[in-house]
Amino acid sequence: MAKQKSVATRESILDSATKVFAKTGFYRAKALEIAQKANIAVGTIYNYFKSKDDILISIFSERIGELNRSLREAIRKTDDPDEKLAIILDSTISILENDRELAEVVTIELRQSTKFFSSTAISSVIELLDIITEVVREGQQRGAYRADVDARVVALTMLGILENLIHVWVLGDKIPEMKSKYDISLQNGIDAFKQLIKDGLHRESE
Amino acid sequence: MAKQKSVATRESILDSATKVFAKTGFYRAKALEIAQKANIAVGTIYNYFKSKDDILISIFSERIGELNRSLREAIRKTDDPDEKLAIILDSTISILENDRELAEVVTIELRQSTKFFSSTAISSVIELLDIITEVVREGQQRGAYRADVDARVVALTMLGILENLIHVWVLGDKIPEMKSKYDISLQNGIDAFKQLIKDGLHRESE
Amino acid sequence: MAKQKSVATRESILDSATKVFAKTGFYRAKALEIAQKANIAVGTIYNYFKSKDDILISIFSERIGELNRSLREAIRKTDDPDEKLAIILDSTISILENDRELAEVVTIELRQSTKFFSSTAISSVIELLDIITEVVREGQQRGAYRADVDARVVALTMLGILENLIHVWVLGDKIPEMKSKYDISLQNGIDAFKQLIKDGLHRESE
Amino acid sequence: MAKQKSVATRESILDSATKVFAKTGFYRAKALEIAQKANIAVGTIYNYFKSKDDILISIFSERIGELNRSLREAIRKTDDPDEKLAIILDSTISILENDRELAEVVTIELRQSTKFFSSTAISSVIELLDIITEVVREGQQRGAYRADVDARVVALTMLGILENLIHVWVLGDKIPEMKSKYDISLQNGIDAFKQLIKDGLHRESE
DNA sequence: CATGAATGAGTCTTCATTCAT
DNA sequence: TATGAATGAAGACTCATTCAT
Repeated sequence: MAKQKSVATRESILDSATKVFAKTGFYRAKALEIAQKANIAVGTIYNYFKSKDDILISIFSERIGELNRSLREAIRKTDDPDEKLAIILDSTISILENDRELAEVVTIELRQSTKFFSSTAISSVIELLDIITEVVREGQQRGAYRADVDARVVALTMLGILENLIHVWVLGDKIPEMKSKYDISLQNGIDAFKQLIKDGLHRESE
Repeated sequence: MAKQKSVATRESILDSATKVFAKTGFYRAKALEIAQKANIAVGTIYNYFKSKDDILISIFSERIGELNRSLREAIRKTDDPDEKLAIILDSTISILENDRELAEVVTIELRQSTKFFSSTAISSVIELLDIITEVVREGQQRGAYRADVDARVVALTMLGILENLIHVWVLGDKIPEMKSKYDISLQNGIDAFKQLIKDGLHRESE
Repeated sequence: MAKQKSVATRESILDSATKVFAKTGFYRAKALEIAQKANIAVGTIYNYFKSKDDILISIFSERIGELNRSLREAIRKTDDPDEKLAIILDSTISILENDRELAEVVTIELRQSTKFFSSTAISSVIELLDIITEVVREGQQRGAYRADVDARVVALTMLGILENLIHVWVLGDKIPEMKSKYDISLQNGIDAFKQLIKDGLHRESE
Repeated sequence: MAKQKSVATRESILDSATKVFAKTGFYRAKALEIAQKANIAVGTIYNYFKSKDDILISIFSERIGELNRSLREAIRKTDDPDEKLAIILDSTISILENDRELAEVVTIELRQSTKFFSSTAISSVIELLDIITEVVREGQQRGAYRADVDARVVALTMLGILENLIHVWVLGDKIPEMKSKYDISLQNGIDAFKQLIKDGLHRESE
């Protein structure tokens, strides 16, 4: 039996591509550089992916897909909507905090991509939105959260703020002026976020 | 006279480029198409701009610069921080609501661009941040807003949410799944935003 | 006014391409070599032709188109079908005898091409067939030629033989074994061909 | 046994390649597709053939070689040159009529190939020419055929016409315009051919 | 200033072939 | 011998930019 198309190779291409996309942006990224960083020949990339586009899409759908799976798993451990939201928040931040390059690609390249690879690239994001929406809706049904707002709007807003938080964190390193004036620790952001949930979402706040 | 004609050409290039960037994204945008849409020859573009990059940077700095100027002008009319923030919010939304293509370019291309044209493209954004920060700081000094949060953090968060709001609105048209499930009117978003300021920022909310 | 896309450049690309196609065959022909032989940059080719395919198709349709036009013009000078056929024969041979590279491309590449560029590449060939068919049909109506054969079959056969004649002539140079054993002058071929018409086509031969 | 298995594999590669070459043309044919159609792995091809070129050459030399052998065998059964020529004609037509894909490859790819694989690919064709030449020469020596024409020229012409006949038949399916206007049955062609021999070659026709 | 033809560097992708298993 | 993953050379084509008119 001959060698199997290896999962390890596939992963190393995705990792390498994430780094290169983060460094140069998708359009400036060269297939050759991705291959070199992955210690393979250029042609090998095309045994695993149809095109450069396909690599980017795969990064989105697989990485965010993994996040979704781990989130679904993790929020099962509690029934408290607040705790669920905290888990979602903390897990997401923690994953991206430990993979800054992925954070960059997700916050910077994903927007561009929705323009062209829309449905494929976006479906895992929509799934993430669904997860959050569900939690909010549960909270509303339990009477914990105010019911006068659309759960989907809340979810969308939360994800937007979360994404923005990560984007600013990512930007810190890149824009000196940003860093000097507006460098905000992720922790600050998370706290503000939780405060927001508390202040803006809870029933008692009315 | 000769100069005025030039200004008009320059503007028509910026307008045309905004449309093309919105439609295809910056990297896929072709100089030829920009020229055609502006009813000029390709070469003419290069009498007004150094490069394609330069066009994009100019769109950012000039359009956002105009916004900044009009915001500074408008917020002078009142002393109330709440009103000032409302003016900032409404003006920004109103401008982009009437120029969807600019809205697209600002929410979708700007992020990518910060990676490469950082200081130039970002400086007008920073100026906008400064404007908001100043208003928040004033509110804090007047005792209207809670002083226990960093005004810059508040400004950054507000701009982030605002940008997110516009992005979602822009996305609506592009992603059917997004639209069907998560289409949120700009008005809804603005209201939520104002509520957020009220709930989360005001001293009384504690 | 700026330079016009020049007809001369277009022609020189077609000429250069004909040479390169003749030398290496269509598939091995390199855009760069075509450009160099035409003293232009590679990119310039693509200002005149959509693709390499397009160049080949253009060679066929334009060169054969020119032949068709000159044939139609020439056969108008006489009413005698025999003379008309002789004109067609002599003109075609004469043109290709003076442009061996075109002869090669027409006899060697045209077949392959019909597989992929069918209708476009073949339409000028069909027009040539139509011209011959018409002459034969006239001959039949005048009672000069036997009427018991389909004029189209005769035309097709004649063109086939003509093409074969030229192909063998072209082959002569390329295949030593062919040349040593089977090298046949074009003149011999033409004579045999005319004899064929006389023997096989004329009414009197029955 | 091991050897027989190999011969079968070799044959199945040749058959599969013939199909793929007929469908896509030699240059567009992919080794992978040939392998898949033959139910083997790509690498296996290279245990039987040196290269893709080698496969094509082998198709020519082996298939035409087989034809030659069977022709030599068949024409031994009679002494009449007319009958011999008829046998050659009928056998060739019959073989290719039953293997349209081989007919396509022979009429379409062979020309291209002579450009690069000349001696190898062409030698079996030359052998076929020799067979025909010999028959014609015999006819001339027996006084059956006119002696004032070069037997080699006659052979070459006959083969050319035969090839043309098959090519037109093959084209019929591919070019709608061709079919509608010029579709000629092989039988018609053969009859015309035999008539040609009779009219143009026989001594009595003078 | 306007024009648009010419330029040619730059890169993705293909695919015949190899070779370790 | 069979396998099929890996290889990497090769080349068509694009398009921002230039510059002669």
